[in-house]
Amino acid sequence: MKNKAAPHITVAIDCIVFGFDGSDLKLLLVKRGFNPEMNKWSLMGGFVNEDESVDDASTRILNKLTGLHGVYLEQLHTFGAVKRDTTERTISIAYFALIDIAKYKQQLSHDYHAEWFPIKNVPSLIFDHDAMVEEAKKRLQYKAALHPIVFELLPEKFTLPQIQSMYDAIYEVNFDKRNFSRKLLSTGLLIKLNEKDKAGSKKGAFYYMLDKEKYNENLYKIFSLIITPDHLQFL
Amino acid sequence: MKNKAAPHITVAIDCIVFGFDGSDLKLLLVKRGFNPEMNKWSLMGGFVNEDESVDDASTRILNKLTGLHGVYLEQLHTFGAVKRDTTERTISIAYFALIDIAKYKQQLSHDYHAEWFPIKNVPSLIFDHDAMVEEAKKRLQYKAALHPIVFELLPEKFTLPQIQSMYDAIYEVNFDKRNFSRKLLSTGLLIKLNEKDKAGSKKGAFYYMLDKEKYNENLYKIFSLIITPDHLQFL
DNA sequence: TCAAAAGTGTTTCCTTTACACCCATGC
DNA sequence: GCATGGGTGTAAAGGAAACACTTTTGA
Repeated sequence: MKNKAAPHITVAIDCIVFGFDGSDLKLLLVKRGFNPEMNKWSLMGGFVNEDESVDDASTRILNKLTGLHGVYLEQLHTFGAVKRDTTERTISIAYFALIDIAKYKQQLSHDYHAEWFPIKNVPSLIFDHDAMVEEAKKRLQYKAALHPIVFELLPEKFTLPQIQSMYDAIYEVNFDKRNFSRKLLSTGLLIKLNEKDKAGSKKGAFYYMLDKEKYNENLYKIFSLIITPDHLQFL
Repeated sequence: MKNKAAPHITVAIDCIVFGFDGSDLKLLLVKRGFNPEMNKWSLMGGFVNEDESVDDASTRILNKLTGLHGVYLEQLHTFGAVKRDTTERTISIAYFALIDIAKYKQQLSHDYHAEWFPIKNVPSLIFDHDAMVEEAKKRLQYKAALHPIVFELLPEKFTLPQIQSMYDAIYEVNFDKRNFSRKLLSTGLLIKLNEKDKAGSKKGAFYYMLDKEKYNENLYKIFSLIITPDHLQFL
């Protein structure tokens, strides 16, 4: 029971920031500007202050890096091995964030030497940050299978090829585009616009946007259509 | 970045302990023996020591309550509101455990005034422990839909009516027993024994046990059979 | 002999999957 | 005019859901 002496421990936050640029899924990393492990890549982090909740701390730290408000941010897991931080006993609460890369204000990143890395090509990170990233990838797969969080990664207008690239990247598969688009459109959640994105091809791909009313009603019923348990990577 | 002063915070563990007795899903609670909130029901908890990982701390605390080793224990979520504990700023890492109630050594509980409560009839708890329980119920639903963790709640030999009661309790539904047993047996994972449990009825229900070899091969492919996304309770 | 729970099959409908060709455009 | 990526339809098989009666046995 809680009647013994209570040790006090340093509590940190680390943020796994996913971004999507229309074709690739990426991870935002910062180059560490101090020792130990100076100049190595790491997740963006910081400490939890005594007068803020851990959720507030994660929001503050993410905002400091990206300058963005209203970013999707979810607690992932708390990493608490005794020697995970080489300097001092620190437990870290990892959060993962989903952002549309286009919204990211590049100038702010310079303070932290931040850089986007394709998820398939991430450098090795300090401490246990590699494990955090692995865990976050798995969580994103699970969560997106049943919840409409993937739209956090997309701009307001997006094309079917774009959204399929995103799913392909998250689940590391290649969906059949015929089956994929049929399923996605069968939700009735997407509105086709009279406008094309000509960046990806000569023919151009029609833009779609979310029907926000239907989206709020139907919500989750939708996403189980796309992903079946076979797509999840198990440990 | 992590170059400012690092505040030190009290870090606690709280355990949500689920048990199954053959017909009901239950929660193990302890009666608080000290102030504040003396004599109210709460989750079993304790502090993280400086020389142990948070996982080790949770195992230690659960063992202190149940006397059991090898219990299924999984980190749930870290609760970090500033005033969640009324005495001192404390963050709590919640873990949930699954145990077969029959294995629980009742005598040990007396130290902590522990008691099993049917999940449908849990008293209100101290601090934010109610929220922890809600979160744990949801997590159990998600996890069990895709992973073979439910057997942690069952004894080695169990009947089909028992395992169905367990699923009914976890998902708060009533599965059709014909469809349920067909699906479950179609996995080929269960071995029918020549022995009946006569406790539940006059006719008696055959015991089954897990085929551990096939279990280790097939693992997860199995569980997606039983639960579809419709069974999950969304927020 | 009755009450109470265990056990078992069939049909219908829907979902999933596999698969291949035409379209529009810029160069 | 050709190369590139965008867009569409169908058929066959498998899985999900709805549904009711018989069996066993203890009291």
